[in-house]
Amino acid sequence: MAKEVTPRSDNYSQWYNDLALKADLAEQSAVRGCMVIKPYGYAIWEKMQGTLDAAFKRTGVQNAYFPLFIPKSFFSREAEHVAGFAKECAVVTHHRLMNNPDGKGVVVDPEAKLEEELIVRPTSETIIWSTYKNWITSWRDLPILCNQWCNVVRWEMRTRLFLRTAEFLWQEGHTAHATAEEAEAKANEMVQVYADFARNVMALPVIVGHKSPGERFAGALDTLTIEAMMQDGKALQAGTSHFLGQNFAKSFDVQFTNKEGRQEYVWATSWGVSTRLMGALIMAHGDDNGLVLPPRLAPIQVVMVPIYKTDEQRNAVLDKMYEIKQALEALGHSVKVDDRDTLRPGFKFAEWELKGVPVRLAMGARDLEAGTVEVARRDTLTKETMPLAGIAEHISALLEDIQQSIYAKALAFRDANVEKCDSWEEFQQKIQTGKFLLCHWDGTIETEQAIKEATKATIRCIPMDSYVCEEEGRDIFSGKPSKRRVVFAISY
RNA sequence: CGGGGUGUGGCGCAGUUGGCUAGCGCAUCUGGUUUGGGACCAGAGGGUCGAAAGUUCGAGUCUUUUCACCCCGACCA
Repeated sequence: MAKEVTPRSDNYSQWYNDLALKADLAEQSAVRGCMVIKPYGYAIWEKMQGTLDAAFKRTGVQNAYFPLFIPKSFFSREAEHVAGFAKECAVVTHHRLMNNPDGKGVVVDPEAKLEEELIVRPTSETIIWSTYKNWITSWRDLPILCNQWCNVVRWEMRTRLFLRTAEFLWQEGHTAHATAEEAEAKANEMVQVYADFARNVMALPVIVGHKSPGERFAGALDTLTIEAMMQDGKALQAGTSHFLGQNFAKSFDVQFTNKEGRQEYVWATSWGVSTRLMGALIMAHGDDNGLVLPPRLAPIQVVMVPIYKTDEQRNAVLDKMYEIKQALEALGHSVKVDDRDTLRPGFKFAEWELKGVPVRLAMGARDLEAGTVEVARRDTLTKETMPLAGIAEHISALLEDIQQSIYAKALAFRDANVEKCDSWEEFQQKIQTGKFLLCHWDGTIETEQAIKEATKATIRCIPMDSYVCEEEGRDIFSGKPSKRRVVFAISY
């Protein structure tokens, strides 16, 4: 494991992939571009789900479920929307198989062709809005605040574990409102929910901001985003929230009678985060020893490794450990005693480090005699020997400290790699070295695209809460006047 | 779809200009010794070399065809 891979080396993607596999999070499936999420990886995802779901519910959102299949015709209603997804859709054309007439295997029964093809959802706006049409007639029916946890399929050309897979898990919220103001407020509220989650639970510093027109969601009037910096300096879009205006309401003819008795189209939002967050977690905090989990997201917060020579010692150590476990559980922590007796302690240390467990306790005959325990923290890889008295409270505080430290470290890294840039020459060079560059932009999609073609860098966002810089200046590329700086970066 | 690469036990690889019984590391199984940072020793099991056809006394190795996967692009809210 002493492999020479620093987070910013050329081998970053190799490091990432190895880590995802070795930490037992996921593996490539036999199906092209798809991924198997293994129990340990899924446990982390479940933690994310649970925390987000509770936050959604606090904002009045309810869960629902809509079909996986969407009739093709639904897609043709919103022109911009279909243009954004048409190239990556899986299409169901038949509904039956038959034995191959030549006796080998099975073939698609040509008789079973569907009259109208079904699209496997790449996102659910269309099916949800065709459903909302039936739910909404009066202003009294609004707002509708639904979320669904589901899978979606996007037939991407190139895939990477968690970051871009052909099928992925996510949540998509879809709301309908009587006024534009209310919908915009909702889109804002939800991006804030994401930002809070990223910062406080994932220990991931994110920049909240608006997407530029060129990066906006297909069919949206405004897209809000949380953008995170990975350890190679590239940007990762970790979540988005869209103000859809009346586009979908008009396409699917969803009108309501307002208080004045007039017909009006409803206003919409949609917002989502996906298993891509797992990728963000790996790339933001992982090191050469493996995953580093923030305590609030760790399925196991504390692991205990007994050290012994004889059965007698083993029993004595384990007894003590179960005692500590109970005390920690009483404080609300999740604890695992690694009592596997076929593996040596050193192996277990390495394994739990790989899996990112925040705190490890080791205890052997020496400790038993002295009334101590060895406490190791994953984020700094430091160890110290502590007295057993008051250990549970100490660990509890330590977990909180680790949570804060991981965030602080990621924040310091990001701040060190965000710079203002006013020279196009400098921009072209610096952007390739893994920086977020704060630059003036003239606001046109033409300039945005020209920069993208020249450097692959995109406008990650027009920041709202950090790195906000409202000042007069000249566009980095075109030289035209600009009123503010935006964030440019190479992204995943 | 363009450029490059790889297919050999579960995983990772070696296999010279064709040559005899296809090898190594990891993993697995058995026995023993170990256990405070990924244990050691001894033994065992497991592959017909991506697939098909061809050349040859003889093919993992040469030829042709084909399939699959990976990387770089194109693509990607």
